[in-house]
Amino acid sequence: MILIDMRSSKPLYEQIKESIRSQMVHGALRPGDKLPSVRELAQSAAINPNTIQKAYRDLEAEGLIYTVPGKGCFVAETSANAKENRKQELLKAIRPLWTELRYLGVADEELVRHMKGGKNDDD
Amino acid sequence: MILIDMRSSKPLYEQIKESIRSQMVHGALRPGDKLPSVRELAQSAAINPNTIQKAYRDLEAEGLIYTVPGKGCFVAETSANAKENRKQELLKAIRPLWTELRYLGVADEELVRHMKGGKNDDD
Amino acid sequence: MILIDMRSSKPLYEQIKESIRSQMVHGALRPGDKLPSVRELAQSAAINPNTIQKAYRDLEAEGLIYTVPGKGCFVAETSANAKENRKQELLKAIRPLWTELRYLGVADEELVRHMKGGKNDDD
Amino acid sequence: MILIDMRSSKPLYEQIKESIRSQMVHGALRPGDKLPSVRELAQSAAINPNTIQKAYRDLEAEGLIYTVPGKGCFVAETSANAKENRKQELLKAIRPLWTELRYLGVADEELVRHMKGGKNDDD
DNA sequence: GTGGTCTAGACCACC
DNA sequence: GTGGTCTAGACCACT
Repeated sequence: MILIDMRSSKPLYEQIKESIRSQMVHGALRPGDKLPSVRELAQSAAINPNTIQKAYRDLEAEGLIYTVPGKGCFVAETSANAKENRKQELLKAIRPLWTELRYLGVADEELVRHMKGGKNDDD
Repeated sequence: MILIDMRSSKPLYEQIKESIRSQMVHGALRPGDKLPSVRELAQSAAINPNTIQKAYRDLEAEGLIYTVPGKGCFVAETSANAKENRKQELLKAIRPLWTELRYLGVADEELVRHMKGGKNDDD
Repeated sequence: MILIDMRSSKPLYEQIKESIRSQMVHGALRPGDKLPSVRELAQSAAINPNTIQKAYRDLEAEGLIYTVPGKGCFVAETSANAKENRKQELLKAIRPLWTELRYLGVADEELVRHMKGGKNDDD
Repeated sequence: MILIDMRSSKPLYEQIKESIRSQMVHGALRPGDKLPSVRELAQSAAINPNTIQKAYRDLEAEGLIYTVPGKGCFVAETSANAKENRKQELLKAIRPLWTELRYLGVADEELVRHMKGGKNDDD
């Protein structure tokens, strides 16, 4: 299931990508699983099929899913390579935020503690 | 001094805002300090004055600077309010990244350790 | 419909903002309603699109409308927060005027009575 | 004594005019009283004499003060005419604010009650 | 000199 | 089609 926030400034296809990535990360989608078809997902989420297409295309370019023409899209084996790339990307993104929080007087332990509770609000 | 990356996908005025915010956070800009004039900064950074003004206008709306027409723009006292807003914003942004890192197998302590070293690559 | 007074000293974008705020307050614009597109309104009011966009942008910053890129601008749910802010703003603006009226010999009841009739001339 | 807020968006000469008008209204300045000289006021308030000049010139045009060349500026008799003009001006300005407050759910009595307390923050 | 407003017109991303 | 960004250049009010 994919939750979309129409009022977010984040592009729809980015929200879709993140939603799928998130499901893969949490284990709701496992290697070999079939993703919903473009038309199916488009209808259930009331989104233009072109937008879904773009999300799937991007994910395939990242190596996270693969397409079998006439069959559908499937979750790819997560290569150690892709995992490491993603990890570096996240670390790079998290550092400046962390730095500014420190300057705002948030101690590392407080931050860690804060991260252990609360729900995961995206954008 | 403000460094602009013309190749970044991030809007110019966002880069300007971040650059100024960063200088305020690191103490290079202190409450009461005068910011470079719109025209001056525009010329030195080879950017259209309107773009600078948009950045300044945004920062004023956030309560980080104040503007005296005919005089210039000045760094505001950092109100507890603005600080708290910014902190919440940062926490909200950092949480999903952290969550995904956990699922990628990065323990909290490892992350903290990682954050204590390394340089601060933006964007 | 938006009425603009080109001869007023008030900035165009302020007039636009007030006009929209007024329509929201009187119920002509309700939460979820779509505002005229930037280009459309610009043409119908013979105003530069940038000026309209500035007005919309301000209103969004105030939390009165929200914008979906590629779709349009929509009236937001009036958050209690935004309402309270506006109320404080109005009270702050009304107080000095009231005070001066008192000193000019206008009793509170007379003022109240006066406010119950008469048409609402802006600016 | 004149209090100036350098950070206000209101022009200095407007603040000066209001300050003087306020003192006249409160009785601190009475018909025939001599106003501080341009130079004197400029120095004591650390303001450019030109700005004071403009404020005095405006007030004279409104009939609130009169100038005796070589002598100074003096508070004029408040003609019933000027008083009535000012009153109408204030009423016209106060009405739209009041109307919007009503729509925000502020009852007339609540407003009156609110106006009986609190200090008089300008701008 | 300063910032504030406005116009005109361009290009982009997204839907 | 939509809004978002950016440039270029003009005029104004204020100091």
